[in-house]
Amino acid sequence: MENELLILGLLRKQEMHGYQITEFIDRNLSICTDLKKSAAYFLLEKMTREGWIIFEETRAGKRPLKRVYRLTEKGEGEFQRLLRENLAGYPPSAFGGDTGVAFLDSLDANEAQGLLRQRLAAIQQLADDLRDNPHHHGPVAWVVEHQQRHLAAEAEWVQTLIDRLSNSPEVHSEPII
Amino acid sequence: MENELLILGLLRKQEMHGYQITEFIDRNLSICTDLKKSAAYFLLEKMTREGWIIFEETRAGKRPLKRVYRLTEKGEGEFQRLLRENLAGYPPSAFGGDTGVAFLDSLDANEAQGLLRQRLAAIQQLADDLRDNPHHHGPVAWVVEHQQRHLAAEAEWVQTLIDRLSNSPEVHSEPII
DNA sequence: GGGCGCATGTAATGAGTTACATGATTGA
DNA sequence: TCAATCATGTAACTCATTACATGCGCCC
Repeated sequence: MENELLILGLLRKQEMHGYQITEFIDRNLSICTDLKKSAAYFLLEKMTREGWIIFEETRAGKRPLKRVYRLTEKGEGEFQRLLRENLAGYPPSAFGGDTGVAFLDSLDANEAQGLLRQRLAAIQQLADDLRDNPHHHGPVAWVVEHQQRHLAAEAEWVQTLIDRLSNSPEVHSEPII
Repeated sequence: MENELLILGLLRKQEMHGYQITEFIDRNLSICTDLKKSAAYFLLEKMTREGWIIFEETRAGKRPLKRVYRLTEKGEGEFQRLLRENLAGYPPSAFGGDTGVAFLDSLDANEAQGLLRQRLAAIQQLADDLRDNPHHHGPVAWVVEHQQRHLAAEAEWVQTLIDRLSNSPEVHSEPII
């Protein structure tokens, strides 16, 4: 439901057409989501069917037809509901990268360290990208800050793992059952 | 691919049947994944088709037929490949909860604080659940530690947000374009 | 004239979820 | 005897992804 919330939230502040929404997300909100174009169009259609939004077709000059969307009253209600639901809850986050860590004992310590150093570099890269990003204002800046903190913590964590592999090269693997 | 990696990694240490795998994951690895039964069966079928694993049908007493799976050589190769790929990379993690935060300026500070306090409680709950969990050994313990650190950082972050809402009750919402 | 940006979509595919179906054994 | 556990699966559905299709305008 986060994607619905996102689109409703954007349309609520300003009516927009599909392309504009996806461009805006790509440019300014790629930190908190990676909504693809076709997914966005799909959701716009779905939410139109459900009566949360409506569109008006407009044509500027001879440019292609645009569908400019805005919230209905029902959509405003859904936004309010989804926003509260989102803020009050905490979707338990699983990290895909943990699966590999769970089997670290399958590799010798040296190779494991090399791989984790690559992971560390990938994290640093993301952190650097974030710093170069256009700066934001209001609550979106908080989201950026959240990501920054998270990436810093992840880097620290991976470094800890690397260090531990140095100190105890033998991670003995016991039978799991 | 994390789910494939997970199943390969488990089967590699010990041959198992489907039910056993899902039970094991439910009981011991619910921290790092939430693989559902039908998804697991689906993957076992797929991986069998691809020749990564094979099964032998056995029947203990008059209990229902069991399909006991183990890795093929190809499966071992895939495991090695997927493990290195997983460890070397860092899948950029988006937090669903950030979508709500991005629209915090739609609510008055008091209500927002109340909702975030509920989120905080949900995080604490997860942290408590984790502490009561069966204790793990080897690299899985590291994964648990990772989750613990993450949850602690998240709690701290949400508390920061709550504090900021106290100090500056007016988060002025500017036009986003 | 050619390539990029604007603007909308469809089709195929994949991955995962929920709910349902089946049937035997074990334990209270 | 009744419920829970063991054990496997199917079906329908949702959601998202990739790749493709279309066509005009604008700028160099």
